[in-house]
Amino acid sequence: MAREKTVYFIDGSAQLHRAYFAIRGLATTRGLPTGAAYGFTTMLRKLYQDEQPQWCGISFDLAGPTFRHQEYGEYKATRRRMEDDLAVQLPYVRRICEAFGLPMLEVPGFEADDVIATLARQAVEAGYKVVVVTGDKDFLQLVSDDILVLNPGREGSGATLYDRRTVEEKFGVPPPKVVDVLALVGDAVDNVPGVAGIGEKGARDLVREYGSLEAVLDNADSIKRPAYREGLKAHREEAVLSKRLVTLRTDVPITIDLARLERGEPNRALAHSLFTELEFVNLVREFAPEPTATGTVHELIVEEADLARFVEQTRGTGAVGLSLLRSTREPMRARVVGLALSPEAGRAVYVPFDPAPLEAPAVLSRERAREILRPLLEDPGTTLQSGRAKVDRILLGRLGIAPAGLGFDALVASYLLNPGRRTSSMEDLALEFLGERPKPMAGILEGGAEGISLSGAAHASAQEADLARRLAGPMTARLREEGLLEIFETMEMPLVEVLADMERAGVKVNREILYEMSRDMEKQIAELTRQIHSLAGGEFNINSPLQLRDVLFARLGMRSAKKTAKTRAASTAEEVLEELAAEHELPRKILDYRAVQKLKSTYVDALPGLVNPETGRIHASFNQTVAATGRLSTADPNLQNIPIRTPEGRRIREAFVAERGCLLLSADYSQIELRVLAHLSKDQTLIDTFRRGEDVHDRTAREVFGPLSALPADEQRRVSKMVNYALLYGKSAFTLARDIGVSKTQAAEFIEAYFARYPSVRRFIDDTIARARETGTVRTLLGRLRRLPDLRSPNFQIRAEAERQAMNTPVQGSAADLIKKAMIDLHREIRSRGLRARLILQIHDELLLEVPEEEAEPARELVRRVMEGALALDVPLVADARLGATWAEVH
DNA sequence: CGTCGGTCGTAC
DNA sequence: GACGTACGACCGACGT
Repeated sequence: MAREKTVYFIDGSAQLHRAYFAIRGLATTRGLPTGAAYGFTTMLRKLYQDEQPQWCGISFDLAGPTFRHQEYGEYKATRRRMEDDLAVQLPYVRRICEAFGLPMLEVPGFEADDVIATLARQAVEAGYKVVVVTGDKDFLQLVSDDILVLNPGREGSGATLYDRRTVEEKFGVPPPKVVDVLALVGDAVDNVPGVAGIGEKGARDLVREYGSLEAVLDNADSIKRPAYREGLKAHREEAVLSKRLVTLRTDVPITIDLARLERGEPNRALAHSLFTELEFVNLVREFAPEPTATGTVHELIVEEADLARFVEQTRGTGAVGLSLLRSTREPMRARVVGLALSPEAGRAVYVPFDPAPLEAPAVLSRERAREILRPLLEDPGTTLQSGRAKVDRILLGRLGIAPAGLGFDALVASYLLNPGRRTSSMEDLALEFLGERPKPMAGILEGGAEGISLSGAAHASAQEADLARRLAGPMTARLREEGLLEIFETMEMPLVEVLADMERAGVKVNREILYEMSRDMEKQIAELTRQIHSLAGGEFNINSPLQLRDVLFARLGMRSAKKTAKTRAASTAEEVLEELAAEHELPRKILDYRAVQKLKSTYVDALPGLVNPETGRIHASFNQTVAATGRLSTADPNLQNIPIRTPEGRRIREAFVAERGCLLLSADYSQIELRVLAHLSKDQTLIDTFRRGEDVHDRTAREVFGPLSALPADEQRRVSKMVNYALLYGKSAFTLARDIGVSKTQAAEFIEAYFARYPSVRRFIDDTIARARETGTVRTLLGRLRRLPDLRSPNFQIRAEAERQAMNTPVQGSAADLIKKAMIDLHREIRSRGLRARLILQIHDELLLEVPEEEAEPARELVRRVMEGALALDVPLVADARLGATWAEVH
């Protein structure tokens, strides 16, 4: 088929409708629905790939009545006005066709079907074969030796190609008789009446027996089946009309222009910008420009005089792109291999500090380079534009330079614009904001530059400095458009410095304590393992949920009350084992084993390996661009989940200690999220509670249970506390019931009672979700934004999750804003007072500092004051601060 | 041998 | 099906 000269006609309207119904819920971050456009594009690409058409065209139904409406006023009357969601996508679909170089064939007053039928006839007359691409069965009437119909089929399943034989198989009649069958059956979608009581099978048999619709009608009296006979007599006119409606016209006033139908090359640039707008990420990648070297012109600087001249010329120009190349990933272990500076778009210099020995020209000494660069990098008037400002500050700091103007970090900017995004790289941003695809830098800038050639290093580093320089403009503009520039400039960028200093400071650990704990735990684990294997009647890997499942549920015949979320397998989670512990000794042992194993492997054994040999401290990485709500996270190690709830776990905190002559100072906000909730919801009762300094959980207990409740007071408080927090997370009665050990009905009653006493909280939650649904976004107190496109998902579960995120994010995110503000203020205060106290950790509502003993009391007062004064809310902020020798002591 | 998804568990 | 945000250990399937 493909070898002959074949023209492809695509029934655009049919394919678009199919795509619209096939892909629901897809939308851009701004809420523009894109499912139909996406599905349509996929279909088109697949068609191009599979069929490689030489000639092709597409036809869409135009708005406005056609001759069929004139013949029959009710034509397509049952069709709902085209769904808004689809209508807004039409202009994009037309642009997609344009980008693919696909000519559009349209004639006012005629449907796509007729235009295609007409052109198909003309193409055949001109000696071509024709393939009509459509899922619409009306077209099967055209099928002949020269015209085939291709139904592309869904994703995954194959396409169907109809020729005369397959049409006859499907309809029981040859193609020209298809209209007769369709006329009898009618078409509910287009509101073609047909003959009531006759279905596809009946219609087929009748047409086969009598030869045509007209013959069927003429012989109606002789038809045996009464329903058919009466139907045909009663609806004779409808049947005739139906045939006219379903018969495709081949006399539309249009003349085929085969030259115009010759397929052109897709316009990649057009396609790329269009797909970027529509956020079709994989297609953006596919249609990205070919990799370019970004055109960064770079020169190597190895002479003092050249570097001095460069610094002289660049100082005072206001901004410079910066990229540091380091030897290994961890900034506290890495050496600076070299650095690039970009004074203007498209140009950068690279200063090698440590080139591979063989290639080394005479290189500036590290000390000389540092002294020459210092006036530029420490100039408060020069904005340093970078892609990893925190790492830059750590590395430069270790080198003895205190960069002053770290004012733009492209990845931090990207995070603010889209905090839910998994990750983005400088390469991604170049594509998104500059429309370029830079040469992959293969991660060498994230460390591991060991063994990279001088020219490779220079290229990558220069390119990145140039990208940072050029991204600053468009990204800042986007931040401004989205109302995010202020939080970028006054919070996130200043915070970079604070985090860099915290990371550089690190925290001291007492390895001896950990080693001792490890030995103890080793013994416990050995003993538990022995007992478990004996109870199980054989050895197995206790760490494997798979093997454990087999032992518990197959070998020992227990029943799991829960299935795992993804695979629906029997769960061996704590909750399940806790229940099973009542009926068998083994589950309790497993729980004990897991508790010890978890502490040992995750903390006790892992922490010593993370101690930096040079500083003797642990320098966790603080990540500013991960958590979708605006919180920070820490990694290598994660210091935000060091155990505290069990006594065994708390012992681990004894290993976190202060430097000799210093104390640890821990300050934490009291009920920060509930205070934020009080402020955001303006609930008078809640505000009142905090203003009077009452215990919020006690108050809730009184309000919700009333004085007559039978439960003991402390139990009421416990339940109230859980209900308070449950609300923040959008917890259901189901999970609340499970957690506090009451019936689902009772849990629902608690929630009801809660809302009755705190009506503004309910209003706040409802309003937040309603507004989020409209805008597709939620914001925190300081305007941080989170996009939640899933709020429009047709999938209930996905939508419900997005709604919980919508109510939780303003609270969690505002609390994050508050403590970030406190950190920045505190850092500034400490510096301006010349104190030696330093921030070393942040755990969401807690700050940990290391302070010289003589500063202890003033530092404690300062921290408390700064944290409580971070922002003025409708309720007071309260922070408690404690001093001690270890982290366990201060908590 | 590395990658990645699944499960589980720790924190706020 | 049912609680928001993280990180990470371990297992086991899968691909090189």
